[in-house]
Amino acid sequence: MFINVNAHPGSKPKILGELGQLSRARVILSEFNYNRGTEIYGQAEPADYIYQVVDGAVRSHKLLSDGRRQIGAFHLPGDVFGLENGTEHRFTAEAIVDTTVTLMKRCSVEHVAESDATVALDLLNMTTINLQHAEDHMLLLGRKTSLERVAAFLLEMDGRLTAAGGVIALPMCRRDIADYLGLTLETVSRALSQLHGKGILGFLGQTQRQIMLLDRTRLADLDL
Amino acid sequence: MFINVNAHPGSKPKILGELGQLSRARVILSEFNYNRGTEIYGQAEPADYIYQVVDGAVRSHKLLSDGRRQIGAFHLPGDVFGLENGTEHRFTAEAIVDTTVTLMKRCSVEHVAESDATVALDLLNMTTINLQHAEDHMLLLGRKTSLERVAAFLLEMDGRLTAAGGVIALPMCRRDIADYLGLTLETVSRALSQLHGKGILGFLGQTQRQIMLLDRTRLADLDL
DNA sequence: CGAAGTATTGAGACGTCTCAAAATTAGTGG
DNA sequence: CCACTAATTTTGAGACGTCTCAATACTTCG
Repeated sequence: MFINVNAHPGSKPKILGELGQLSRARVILSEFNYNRGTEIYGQAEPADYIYQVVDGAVRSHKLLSDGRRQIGAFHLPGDVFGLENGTEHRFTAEAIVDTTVTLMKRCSVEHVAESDATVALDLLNMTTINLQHAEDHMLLLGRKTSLERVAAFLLEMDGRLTAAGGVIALPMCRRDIADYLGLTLETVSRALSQLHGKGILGFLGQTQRQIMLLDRTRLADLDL
Repeated sequence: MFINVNAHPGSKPKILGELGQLSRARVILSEFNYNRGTEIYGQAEPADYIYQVVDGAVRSHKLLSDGRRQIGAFHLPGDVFGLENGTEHRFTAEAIVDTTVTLMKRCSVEHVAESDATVALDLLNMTTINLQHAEDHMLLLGRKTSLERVAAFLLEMDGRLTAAGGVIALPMCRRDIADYLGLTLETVSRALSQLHGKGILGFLGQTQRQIMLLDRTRLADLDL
């Protein structure tokens, strides 16, 4: 049984991408909705499903015992997440806003992958994309200044949120951005103000998280 | 043609592990030596080979334009590195000390993986191990204090250098450790002194990098 | 033993964090 | 649609941790 991934209002063609490849391998896809703030899965829980964001946004994070949080990645429409090798999740995943995902049973995918090299290579591809992101993020977390981190973040979101004309509406709050960049929310706010003051960044209308990138070239200069 | 990976003095059984799996898939293995400080491959160079450390130690790093460096991982005997998905390397790899590696042509491995799901899953496994390490390291770089970072580093090395009784001989210098932990070498040195002062750490003999771990339990308490 | 490289230690500078208050935005019920 | 409240964001001032720069000590190697 197949559920057509594209039979979703507002979904984009590219969503068919990665999990779609797997669906051709006779694996069941189904859709699910999570309300804003809901946990999708917790760290150390058994990894029974693989997910792909259809609409909305998801954050994956790790916690230290005293509450310090590191967000490893934001998952936006089209992204595959929850791909683990062991039997349990290494992150907690939560819906940042109301979010729709497609999911498939991990065991069935793995079962197919054991005999079908194409599927196994698809999984390898998705994992490598995640690895590449993590590698770049280590450089950011280990060696970049707060301004460079925020600039890199804005450029990343500009590239992934596919909004027209350099206008991006961030789904996540300052605390999420801070925990993604290894900063405090105050420092993120100050960096944004600084970019605004330099004319690199503009804020649109009265809506909170609407940000207009005025000068991507100068932003890229900051993202060393 | 096979070169027996175990025909190496001092090599441990586990070295046969990962690349050994692939060797069974009729892929050519050969050995190579790199002198201390030598570059094995550079960032953005074509990724023609996959490597496994037989003896010695390797560091993988990224650079910012102004010279700031982030070491993403140390590769110790048994570790597979240089595994890329695209056609080029995402890190620069250098031998920290005189190092022996086995290597195999990437294209031949990939060719086999396209038809043999077992090999593809082996590659997936190795990539996932790297991903898992990167994910843990993001938490360290984003949210841990200098003392916690150094404690985590010592525990990691204690677990991987397979020396008996909590005694480890670090192959890398303070600067390497610092660039791995997102600190300066002075801060690393101060943290080590602090641990020494607390009696958690002892130094052995006159050799520079000989460190004796006295109290793994108390180290683990610091590694939140 | 001397020279070069590496590690330790100290003192002050700097960037980010903490704590606090004010401003803005979002959510809710009238 | 407005008023009210809660949540989020911005801004400020001072504290704190790590970095920078410099001097000393130690290790390695010829």
